[in-house]
Amino acid sequence: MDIQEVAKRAKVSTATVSRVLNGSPNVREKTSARVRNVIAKLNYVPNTHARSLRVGRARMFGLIVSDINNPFFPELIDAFQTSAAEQGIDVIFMHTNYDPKRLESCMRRMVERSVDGIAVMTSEVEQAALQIAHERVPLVLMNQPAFAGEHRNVPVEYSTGFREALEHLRLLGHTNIGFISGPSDFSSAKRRYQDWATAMRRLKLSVRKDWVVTGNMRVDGGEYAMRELMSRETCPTAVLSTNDLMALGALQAVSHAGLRVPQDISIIGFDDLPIASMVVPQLTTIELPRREIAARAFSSLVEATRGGIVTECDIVRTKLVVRGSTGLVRCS
Amino acid sequence: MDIQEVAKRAKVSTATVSRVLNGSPNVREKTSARVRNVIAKLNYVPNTHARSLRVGRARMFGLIVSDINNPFFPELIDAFQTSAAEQGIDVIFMHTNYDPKRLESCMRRMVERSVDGIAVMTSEVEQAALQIAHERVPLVLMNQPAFAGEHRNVPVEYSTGFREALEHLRLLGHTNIGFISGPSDFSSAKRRYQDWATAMRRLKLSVRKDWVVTGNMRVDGGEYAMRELMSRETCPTAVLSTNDLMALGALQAVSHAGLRVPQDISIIGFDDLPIASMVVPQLTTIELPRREIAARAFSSLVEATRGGIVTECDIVRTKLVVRGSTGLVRCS
DNA sequence: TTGTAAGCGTTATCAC
DNA sequence: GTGATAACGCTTACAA
Repeated sequence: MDIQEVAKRAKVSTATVSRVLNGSPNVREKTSARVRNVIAKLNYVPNTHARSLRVGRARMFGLIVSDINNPFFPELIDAFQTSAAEQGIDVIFMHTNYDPKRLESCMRRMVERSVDGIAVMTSEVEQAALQIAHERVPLVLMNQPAFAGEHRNVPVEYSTGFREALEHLRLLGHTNIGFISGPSDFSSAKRRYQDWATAMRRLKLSVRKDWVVTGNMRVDGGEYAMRELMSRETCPTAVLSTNDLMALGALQAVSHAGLRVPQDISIIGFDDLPIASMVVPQLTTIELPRREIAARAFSSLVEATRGGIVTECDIVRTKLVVRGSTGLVRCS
Repeated sequence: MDIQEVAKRAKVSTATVSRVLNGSPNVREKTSARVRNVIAKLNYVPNTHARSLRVGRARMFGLIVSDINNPFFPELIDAFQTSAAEQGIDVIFMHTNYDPKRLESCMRRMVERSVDGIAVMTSEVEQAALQIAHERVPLVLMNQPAFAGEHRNVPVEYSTGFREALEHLRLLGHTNIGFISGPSDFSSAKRRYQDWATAMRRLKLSVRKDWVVTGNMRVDGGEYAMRELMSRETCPTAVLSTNDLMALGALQAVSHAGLRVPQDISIIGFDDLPIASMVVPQLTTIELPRREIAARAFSSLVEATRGGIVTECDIVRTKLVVRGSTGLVRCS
């Protein structure tokens, strides 16, 4: 069932069929109708490979994330795909499982499919892995200011969220505030810690080293970190976490210790994952607008395919979402 | 940078370059090395569209799910992609958002990309939407016995899980057992209800109509349903839910009512989503092995591309996972 | 072991 | 408005 077959049956040339397919105005309505009829009758579907080969563009974008099992990413993927679908662009999606080696092979496979652009929405990015795309396909990164100028980037700021969180806690009477940090070789985790510490100092709150514990970014890491914090001679009355997953672990640790959130300890997460509002108590957290990031990344790529120069997107801002895991400091 | 360029620089024909690219044994090692050298130097990447156009296969599968935001699906996608990647097959993935219309358009777009097979892992499937694939591309469905014979299918049984769950509850002393069902026009929800009811009767437990409440399959639906159950003159001491999301809602409802799980009410979910073990108390639930489903679906498609006939996969079994949301019935 | 050349199904250019 | 035809980049008989 190729275009020739359609042409023959409609008694026109393949060129005309192609024109109908692509909505060219230079076809008499009557001819067009006849062709569309045949197409419907034959249940004809054009071959995208032939099309892509000919026109040089695939109407397809690549999307690479760190880990689809991490609830941070599904919304990002969804939003990206939704934007793409609106423009008739398909998305081929892969994940690296946090492995830079895999990022490189993902990139290669996407270049082979000659995608028109690649969104690299991983938390970590290495220069080498990006090499393959060079001069071949536009790239957009998430929150990787280090590559500004070379590639497109969707910048994200954390400070607003932290400031709002700390002001919220102070209003509730908290001054002893701890932090569950992430591995320091994890650039986004590192930045979150720094921005938290900066926000603390701005509000004249003291950053105590023994109230900062590092976790592995997963639930069990948060549980471990919270246990550590609770074992200190004096325990903070409120704890912020680098991400929601560890905040959930913290919730568990508090519960296992026979204490209650927020009555005994207040906890604030980061990301605003869908689960944040599914647990008891619902998690107060700092929202990282993932759908917005995805939409910006997509627009940036579209702009790139139209030949725009590399520009920085508008910065994406974080903000506090108050739920049930924060409360008045306990009188002591 | 096409194959001609490589051929010219390596002083061979395009045929030889192609042979090297595809690992043909009929190339002298020395020639092959020279070609590989040039390929590396030019950073040459073959064009998959041209290749697919020529050979008629794309080394690409389609994967369609209901809703990537539903935590049921990410693992399914991951497992499917992992299997595919091992064989050098890319996956183009879409989701229908539970809309049969969208299923049809997803199918169409995948046929246009001439994928070699499509896995339709949605909870609902309509005949019409599948039409487009007919005679064009092999299909595998998830848990859709209605299409047996026509398309491949990965069958899933629920009864083992329900039997184990009810035996578990009975051992804890529960005989007053309620159920949070899903919309009855949702075929999998309907089957879960029926299989639960059957399991109840087998164990001589009575199915009370006023202890069965329908929810919308989301968290808020479970919360609503649980509130309803708690408002009955006598409330069941244990409740099973059609899925984990509604079980989480039930957890919230119990908590808001000032009662505790499992001391006052035991709750059992269905699916074993990753979140099931992230909440407090951790959710006792019936595991639906999603990775296994994905792996079977993938193998089935591979078999199909090799020209196998339509066969039924082995049945995938459910089983109980005991965690913290079930406990001894309260003495009354 | 290597080269030549046809053709996969489109679209775009140029005629008419 | 419509038709003929040459690419697009690759694989694969078939020839050498």
